[in-house]
This record gives sequence, C-alpha cells and structure tokens, in this order.
Amino acid sequence: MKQIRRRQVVRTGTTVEQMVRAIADMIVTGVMHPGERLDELSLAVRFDVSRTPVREALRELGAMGLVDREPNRSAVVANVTEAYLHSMFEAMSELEAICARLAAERMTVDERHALELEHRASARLVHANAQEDYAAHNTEFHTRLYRGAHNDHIYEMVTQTRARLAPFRRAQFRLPGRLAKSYDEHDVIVTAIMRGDAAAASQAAFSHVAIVSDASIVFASDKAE
Amino acid sequence: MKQIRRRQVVRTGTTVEQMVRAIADMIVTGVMHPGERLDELSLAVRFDVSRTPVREALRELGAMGLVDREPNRSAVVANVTEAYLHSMFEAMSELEAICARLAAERMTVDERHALELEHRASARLVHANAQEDYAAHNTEFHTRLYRGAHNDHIYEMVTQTRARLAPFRRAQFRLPGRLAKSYDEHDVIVTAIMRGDAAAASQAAFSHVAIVSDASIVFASDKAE
DNA sequence: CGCCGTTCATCTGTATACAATATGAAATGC
DNA sequence: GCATTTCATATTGTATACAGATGAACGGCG
Repeated sequence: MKQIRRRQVVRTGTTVEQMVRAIADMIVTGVMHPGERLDELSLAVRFDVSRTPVREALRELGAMGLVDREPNRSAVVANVTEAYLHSMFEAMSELEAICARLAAERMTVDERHALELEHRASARLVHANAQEDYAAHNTEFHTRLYRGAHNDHIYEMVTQTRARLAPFRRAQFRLPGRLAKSYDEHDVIVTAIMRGDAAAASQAAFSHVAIVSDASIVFASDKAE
Repeated sequence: MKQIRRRQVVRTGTTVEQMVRAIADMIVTGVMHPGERLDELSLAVRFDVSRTPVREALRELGAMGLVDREPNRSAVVANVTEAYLHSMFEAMSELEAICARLAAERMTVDERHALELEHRASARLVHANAQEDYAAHNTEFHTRLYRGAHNDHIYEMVTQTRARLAPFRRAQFRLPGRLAKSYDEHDVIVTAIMRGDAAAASQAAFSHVAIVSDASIVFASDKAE
C-alpha cells in the first residue's frame, strides 16, 4: 500500500557504484551545495533502493572526501575549512606542475598532437565568450595533461583533488576576461610541452592553477553564507 | 535467547571506524598479504558484529585502495600491478620532494629542531643495525617532513600513498648497508632543511625515495609467487 | 515571561532474513 | 577417461526490522 509509486525516479539498474557516481556528480557539478544534507531515506526513495546500499555509497563518498560524516548525523556535502581549501588549491598547483613536467617528457606524438588540437579548438569559444563550453574544454584539456604524465597513481590523486575542489570553483570563468587569460596560459603550457621543455611546462602549469585558485577562493568566500 | 555469548572476540567498542583501522593495520603491517581474501562472515565473527558494518568497512578500505573489490566476489588485500606499483613509487618521490621543499620553507624553529633531534637519535640504531627500530624511526622522520610542509591535503595524499605502498616495501631495511645509506640520505635532507635550502631538500628527498623504490620493487617481484 | 526537563518524531546504526550469484563437486554423456 | 552439465554449498547483495541517538516541540515550574 506504500509502494504504489515505484519507478519514477532515477531509473538506473542502480548498483551502489552507480549511486556513488550519481551523487558525486551532483556534488561536483554543483547541483548540491556544500553543507547540504544527504539523508539516507530520501536518497533511498530517490534511487528506489533500501537504505543499505545508500549507506555504502555514502561511506564511499566519505572516504573520497566528497561528503562529511559524523556519528548519528546525516552525511552532508563536504564543507571544507578555508585553510583546507587553500591546501587543496596549493596541492592542485603542485600536482599540475608535476603532470605538465612529466607530460613534456613522456607524451607520445599523438598525445601532443591531440593536446594542441584541443587547445587551438578552444580559441573559438574564447571569442564567443562561451563560458559553459569553455569550461568543458578546460576539463578536457587538463585531463589530457594528467593522462599525459603516464602515471596512474598521480592521475588518481589529481582527479580526486580536482573533484573535491569542483564545488568551490564553479564560477571561475565568470570573471571578466578570465577566458582569454586562461587560453593564453594554456598556450604557454602547450608550447612548452610541444618543444619538450619540462621546466617551462611545469612552471606555466603551476602559475596557471595558482591564478585560478586565487580567483576561486575569492568567489568561495563570497558565497559563504 | 541467542545472544547468550557476546563479547568474546576482539573486544573493542567495534565501530566501523575501528574495524577500518584494524583491517588497514593488518594490511599495512603485513599481517595480511596482497591477494588474501577478506570474507565478510569471517570478519564479522572475528569482530563480533554482523556483516552490515563489515561491508561498510570493506567498502571504505576499497575506496582507500587498500583492498580490491569485485561484484559478488570477496574483497581481497589490494594486489596492484607492477605498473601501478611503479606509478605509486614515482608519485611518492614527487610528493616527498614537494614536502621537503615546503618544509624547508615553512617549518617552524621547533619543527626543525625536532626533526634534527629525531634524525641524530637514529644514528645509534644504525650502528646497532636495529632494523625494526630504525623502521619506526624512519616513519617518524618522514611524517615530520610531511607535517612540516604545512599542507593538510598534501599530507593526506602522501600518507595514503605511503599506506598503500607499505605492503610492498616491508623488507627495505634488510638490504645490507641500507640502514647506513638511509641515514646518510636523511642527513642530506636535514642539512638542506636546516639551512632553508628548498631546492636541495627537494632534490635530496626525491632521490632518497627513488632509491628505496628501486630496492623495494626488486623485493616485491622476488616474492611474487 | 522565560528556562528547563520531558516527550515524541526523525534519523542513523546494526542485526537478521532472504534473494541472487559464484564456486566446486558429483554425475552423466560421449 | 575426459568434458560438460547439474546441483549443492558458500558468499555476496539487498531489504526489512528494530534499537539507539538526536533534535524539536511542548508544557510545567520558578
């Protein structure tokens, strides 16, 4: 009498892994905001499963750092301290620098070519001030860098760090002129990588992320309620 | 009528967090070997809880990378590929280098002093060839470096990476002469940090870990059955 | 009028029951 | 005798039931 309406909600096979991805996605893409509650029952209803797999998903998200959990409290979208946020941005700079350096040394000819193409293609988006599309390109660009380092563990770390930072830098490309600056910075990185200049690539990648960090931290503190 | 016998086995409050730590510890300290099964029922009996919290602990360990999980199979102690192992060691070098650099720049006077004391104290262990004790000292020494970088996120990453590597470098100080070499390498790092030479500290830390990596990988492939 | 304790609703933590899947052994056909 | 199928058993995956904790509403009492 209480399961009259089934099958209305998320409509997946709904394994725990899929739930993890779905929830992580909501957090990373900003559908859910830091501090927002994730109560088990609501999620269970939403995904049309019992609380058991929901709990497992939440625990996994907790281990990833995307949600905060305390005993006998609902999990909440991770709401990091300003100090920790700063440490993540700094770590991100360091990781990007490493990736750029290794990429300059290790990328295959194909990878270099693809990176350059991706980069050149984004020029159009800058001129059109297509912020959404540029953001997507930006993700792709950086992912190519991370992959280009040819180190799976570093890739894991940088990807996870990036995911955890995502909720805090949503608005980065809204800053006036940021698109063009981003493009120029990418250009320096690409140029260095193309000529195999590890030091220059590393330096450029470090600054690039550091700049984004500064801007984002401002925004993050803006929307702190 | 069926809970006559409780409280016989592991004797903790046995929260999930404690189980995670306990199992992680068994893996990291080498009580359990890569590939070994972790079946839920055995663990449940062992910790005197039901399978539900055990499953959550295993999922968390899976997220940490300490155990591998596949659908409908028992979790097993993580058994990484040689390629991935190599990527972790390389990442470890990079992270250590970062920590040493930042530590050289940021450590407080007290921290520097404590690091130097810790280091000097270990000389005795080298002469006595006290491998176990030196291993403990070594952990402490590196932890001081990580903390000294004053970056919580990097600390998390390096700590987690170190934990995942632990099962694969158990025997590092068994190599003849390794203790003395380790001490000398630490010495270079400490000296550089004491005089605030970030570049030298970074370089020394990088090589130090890279050397350990080489040795460990040999050992790891030795004992691959 | 305000403070404190009680009660109740809500939610998490854990145990248990059951369903689904994989594994290994026995049995059967070739 | 070997391969294959079938079935039993062990183990994971999920749902449900219940116990414990937390927070809020309410009412008594100073």
